Amino acid sequence: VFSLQGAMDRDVDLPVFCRVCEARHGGICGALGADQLARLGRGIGRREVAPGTPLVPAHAAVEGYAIIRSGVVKLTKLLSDGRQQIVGLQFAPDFLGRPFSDCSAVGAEAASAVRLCTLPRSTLESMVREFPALQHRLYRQALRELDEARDWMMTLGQKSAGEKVASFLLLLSRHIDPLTGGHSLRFDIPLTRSNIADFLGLTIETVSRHISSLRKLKVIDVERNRYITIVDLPALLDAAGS
Amino acid sequence: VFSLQGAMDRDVDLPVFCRVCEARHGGICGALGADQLARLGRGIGRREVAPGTPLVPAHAAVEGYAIIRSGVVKLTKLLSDGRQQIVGLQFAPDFLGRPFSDCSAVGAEAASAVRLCTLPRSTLESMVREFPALQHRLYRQALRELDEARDWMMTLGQKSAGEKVASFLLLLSRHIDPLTGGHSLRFDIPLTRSNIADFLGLTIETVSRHISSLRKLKVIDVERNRYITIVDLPALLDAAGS
DNA sequence: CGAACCTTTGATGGCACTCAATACAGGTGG
DNA sequence: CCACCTGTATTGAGTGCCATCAAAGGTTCG
Repeated sequence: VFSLQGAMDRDVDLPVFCRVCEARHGGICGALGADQLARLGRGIGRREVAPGTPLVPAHAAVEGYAIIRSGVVKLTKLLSDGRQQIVGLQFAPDFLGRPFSDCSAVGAEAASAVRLCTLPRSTLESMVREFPALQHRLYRQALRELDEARDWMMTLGQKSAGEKVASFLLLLSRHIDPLTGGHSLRFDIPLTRSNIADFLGLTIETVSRHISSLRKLKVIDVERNRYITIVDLPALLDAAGS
Repeated sequence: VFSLQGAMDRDVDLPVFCRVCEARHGGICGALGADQLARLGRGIGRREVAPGTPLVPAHAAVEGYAIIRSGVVKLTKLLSDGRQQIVGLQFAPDFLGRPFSDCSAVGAEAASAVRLCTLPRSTLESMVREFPALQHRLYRQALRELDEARDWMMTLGQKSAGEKVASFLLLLSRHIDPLTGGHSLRFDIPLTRSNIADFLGLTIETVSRHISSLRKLKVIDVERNRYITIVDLPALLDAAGS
């Protein structure tokens, strides 16, 4: 009771939008106290962008950073001949951007509608220098992203097309909030088939074929090409090859 | 002249083996002053292991960390049915291990003969807490590994077998010291064909075929299956698909 | 309703995998 | 030093999976 009371007292000093923020206690914001958040809050901007909006062009100068409040952001790499690979998906409350580097190695684009808190480069970098706990959170997120990238390397390098598609559906089910009123394993795919293909290193036709196959086997259910229900989770886990 | 003199004075206090260490100024050690290195040095051990030696079993409890002084270490992930993917290669003076986690998500194994400095978990973690510059170096390495992992995801997901093999040779040429007395683009492959195949998501036969093909096209030269000379770098760059 | 876009389904072909056999390198013992 | 042996690498033939090309079916806008 005591500590809860204390926490509530301190929260009175928070910026208004932090108090109602979905990501208040997760991500890097969770490392900060009320006064630090208040300081961070002075430089902050809030954006809401439509699907497809480019957020960070690849190899562009780093202008600022952002924290994802809701939605899905895809990180992309482009080959000179136009081939594209999606190298990561980021969800709330992930930190977006590349600290301590003058240019980003990947491009970032809103996959769904995305709400962001943006902050200028100078604000973040000075606070990182001042508060080691903030850098610690950034480090932890980088390590987590590294684990995810390596997991996906396993999928890209070793798995068959069917296993890739199943792995992708499981990945989404772990990150996307289930749709309200529905089954807990029912969610909205935030990516087009083309995005999925770029993520899996397949073609849209192959992705479509394997999704259809899973549907026919009653492992998943698909409504209007976007709303997925996992009907038989054990079978899907099996299809993903663990 | 002044600063050089100063640096030499301070270096007198270094642990003996740090003074002659190839990695003294790179990696995380470069962030530390003489007295900090001396303290780190008290807990340190030096190992020299043969190719194939397991260094960190996957999913094992984290016992300690290491710094690579020379050689190549491969990071591996295993699928339940035995398929293996090499998710990263590490070279001197990389830091090896997974801070702030109870178990490593990947296995590590010496690919060539490897010389290491090992340090216990407690030493590193207490020093990280004390010296933010140390954590900063660790963070930078994690970001660099993340960039490399994402580069490789592009290769695994989008490139053809021939492009993968060429990309791999270029990757090695950037990291392996050239053999003494030879052409500057001549080096010793520290991996077997089986390792290369696991890294590229191919079979050993396919790897072998494409290496032979590059040899017949006079793009590279191969002696005794291990010693590679890049004869025509522009052609190799072209074969890698940028 | 109609148009544009995305997705699904079908037919075909090529690249990489599989299986199999040979060639080579390094190490050991005669 | 050479014959032998083991593990690794190369080369060949055949198959299968996924990409490609093509067309039809759905979905979501104005």
